[in-house]
Amino acid sequence: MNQLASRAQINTLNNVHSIYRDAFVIRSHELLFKMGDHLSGVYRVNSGSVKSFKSSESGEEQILGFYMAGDLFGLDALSDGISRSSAVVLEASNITLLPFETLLDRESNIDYHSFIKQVGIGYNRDKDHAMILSHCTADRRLAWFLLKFSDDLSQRGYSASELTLPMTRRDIALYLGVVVETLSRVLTRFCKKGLIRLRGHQRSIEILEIDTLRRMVLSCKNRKN
Amino acid sequence: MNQLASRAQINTLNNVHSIYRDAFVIRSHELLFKMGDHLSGVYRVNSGSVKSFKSSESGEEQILGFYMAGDLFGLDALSDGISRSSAVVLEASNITLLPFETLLDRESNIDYHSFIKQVGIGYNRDKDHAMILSHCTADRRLAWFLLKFSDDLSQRGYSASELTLPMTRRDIALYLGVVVETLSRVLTRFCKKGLIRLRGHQRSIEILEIDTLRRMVLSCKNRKN
DNA sequence: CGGCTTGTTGACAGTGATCAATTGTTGTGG
DNA sequence: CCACAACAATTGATCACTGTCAACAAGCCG
Repeated sequence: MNQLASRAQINTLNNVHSIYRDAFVIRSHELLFKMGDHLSGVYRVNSGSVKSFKSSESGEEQILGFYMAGDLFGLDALSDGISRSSAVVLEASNITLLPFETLLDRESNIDYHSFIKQVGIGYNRDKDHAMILSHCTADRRLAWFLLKFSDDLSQRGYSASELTLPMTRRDIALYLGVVVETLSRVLTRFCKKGLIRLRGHQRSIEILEIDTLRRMVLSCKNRKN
Repeated sequence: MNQLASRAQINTLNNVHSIYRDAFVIRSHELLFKMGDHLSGVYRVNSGSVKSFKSSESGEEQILGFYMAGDLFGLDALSDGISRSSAVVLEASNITLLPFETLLDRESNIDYHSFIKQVGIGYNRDKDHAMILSHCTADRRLAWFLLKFSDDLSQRGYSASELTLPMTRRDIALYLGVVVETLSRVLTRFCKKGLIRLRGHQRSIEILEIDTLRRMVLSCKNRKN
C-alpha cells in the first residue's frame, strides 16, 4: 500500500471534523485503516472507542480488541509498518497518531517510559484475552468481559456498574469467540439470575452482582452457579 | 518481590552452566521467573526454547506462548516491571537479559528499531494465537500450530517438515485451548488421513501434506476434509 | 523390575454452533 | 411524521464437537 495511507486517507475523507496537530475527530463507523495498510505510526484513543479486527478471505470477522481513552492501537504494525488488522471507530472519537519517526528518534522529546509502558499494558490485556478464549465457557467469557469493561470505565472515572456498550452484540460475540445467539442466551441467563439488568432495551447494562461475576471468572470448573 | 529477582535467582541457582555478560545457559525444565516476580528486563532466547504460562489459583495452567531463538519474552513486565506470567525453559537454552535501563536509556547504544520491531513481531504472534483460540475447531488449531512451528523452524534454517517438538502434548493442548485427549485424537486423525507421520513414537512429527494443513487453517467452515 | 509420567483410546454427556423464525431498533425517503 | 427496509437482538429445536471420566499402553528413571 501507499506510504502514509491512513494519514492521507483521513485528511481527504469527509469524516474529519477538526484537525489540529495529529489529533483527529472521527465519526462513528468510519474505517481508520485496514489489513495490509502501511501505517505511519501508532494510534492513541483520546476519547471515544475503537475496535480492531481481522477478516479472513472466507469472510469471517474476528474482533481482536476494543480500545478506549488512553489506549494505544495499531501496534500490529510495529514490526514492519504494515498492519495485520483493520480498525474502525465505534462512536465519534478523537484519535492521535504517534509517528514512528518520533517514537524512534532519540532527539525527540517523547517519553519512552510511558510509551513502552503503554505497549506493555496493551500486551497484558491481549494475554488476558487469549486466556479467556482458550478454554472457558460462554458464561465465564461474558463475565470476564463485563468485569473488564467495568474496570476500564471505573479507571476512567465512570460508574463501574452502569455500562453503556459502544459495540454491537455481534462485536462482543466475535471478540469472545462465541456466536451472537450464544451471547444473547447467556445475557438473558444472567438477567434471570439477577446478575445484570438490561436497561432501556438497548446497549446499556447494569451490573447488579459484581462479586458473583468475579467468582465466575476465578472459579475453577464450577460450571453451575 | 525483590528487585532483580530473576537475575539474582539465576546467579545463585545451580542450573547455570556458563555466564558471560547477560547470557545464561539454563538447564531443561528450570523456572526462569514466575507470576508476580519483578523482572529487571526483557529476555531473549539465543538458543533452545521457553514456554510462558499462567496458573490460576484453582490450579489450571494456561500456556501463553512458546519462544525460540531470536524471540523476546517477559514483555508482560513492560508496563510496571512485574510479570503476569511464569517462564520455564523446555530444553537446555541460552538466554539473554536485556535490562530495562538499557532499553530506556537514550545514551545506550541499543538498537531501538530492532527492539521495537521484535516487540511488534511478538505482538502479532499473540494476535494470531488469539484468533485461533477464539472460534476454531480442534483440527484447525492443531493445523495452525503445526504450520506455525514449521515456519518458525524453516525461518531458522531447519527443515520445515521434520518437527521435533520440545514441549509435551499437555503443553500443546493447553496452548491451543483443548484438553490432551482431544489433541491426541486429532493427531491420530491427522495420521490416518496421511497429513502427518508420528516418528519414532516420540515427539518428532513429519509433515506430509503441508498444503492440506494450510487449507484447513484458511478454509471457512469446512469442518470435514 | 516397579513406580511414575506421558500418551492413547473408548463411552458418554454437555456446551455451544447451526438453522430457522420472530421481534425490536435504526435510518432513510416519501 | 410515518412507512418501509435493513439491521440488531432474541428465542427455540436440533446436532456435532469436545470435555469428562475411566482404563490402558508406552516411555522414563529410580
